[in-house]
Amino acid sequence: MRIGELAERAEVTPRTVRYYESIGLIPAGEREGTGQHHYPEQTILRLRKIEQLKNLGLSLDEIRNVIELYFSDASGVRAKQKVLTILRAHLEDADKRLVAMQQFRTDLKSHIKRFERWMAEQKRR
Amino acid sequence: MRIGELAERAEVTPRTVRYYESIGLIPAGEREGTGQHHYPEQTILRLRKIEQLKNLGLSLDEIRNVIELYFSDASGVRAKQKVLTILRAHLEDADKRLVAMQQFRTDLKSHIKRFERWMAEQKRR
DNA sequence: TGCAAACATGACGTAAACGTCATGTTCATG
DNA sequence: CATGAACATGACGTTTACGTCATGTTTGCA
Repeated sequence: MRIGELAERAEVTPRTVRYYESIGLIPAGEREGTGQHHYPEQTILRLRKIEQLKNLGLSLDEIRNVIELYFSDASGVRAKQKVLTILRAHLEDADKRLVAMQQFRTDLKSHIKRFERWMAEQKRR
Repeated sequence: MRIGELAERAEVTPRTVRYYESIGLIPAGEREGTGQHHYPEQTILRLRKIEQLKNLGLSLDEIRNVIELYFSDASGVRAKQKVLTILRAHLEDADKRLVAMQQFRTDLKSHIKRFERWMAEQKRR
């Protein structure tokens, strides 16, 4: 698969693919002598996972620190232990974000209710 | 209150205050002839609310579109109705973010468990 | 009144995440 | 084999959210 198809199927631009490649977010496609890059199917999944993590508010830099966990079969206890540490940290982070989110949601709802009551008041007159 | 105190009490830099003022995120402090700006207490709350919204992933541009809702006593049904519409949209948005967050959390946990089981396996040998 | 600390304003700098040319090569189709 | 579409690479541009300097004015205190 060349860069055009990859980009389209992953819903990003070729520029984005090249950029990610340049910063080591995705493995460089094979250059079979001709100069053109060729990518395996898995790269699509990888690009989509990156998108997902971006939507969670992670920077590309942060993503680079965890993306491997999703695609590498880390062998060796050492590696797995490192992975575990990182995952746990991210879980903690996610939990904090969740709490903030939920607080925001609650605030929003109370604001909405306040307004709705006010509107109802007016109507009754 | 001058800019130094305001910045300190809101835990931002004076630069940030001036920047927000320049893009209309906070009302410009009164310039009583001398050239210096003076801000009311409320501006502190406003800066803190901005921080909160930023932490939820809103851009300053998006924040500008909603910050008034927290501090203006929108009078008139029209205004309140507009406010309501915006608030509801943001609630929907927050809900989506929440779902994505929770999914991410779930994924993380299953990843962690997988690793933990693997580690336990190794130990038993 | 002297003077350091605080303030105002303008300009330039910065990091992230690409977009947008420009130029040259490779692919694939009539 | 001609030629338009796709690709490669490099360089410069862009937006966001400020940081950092430089220069000049104001405050507040000894």
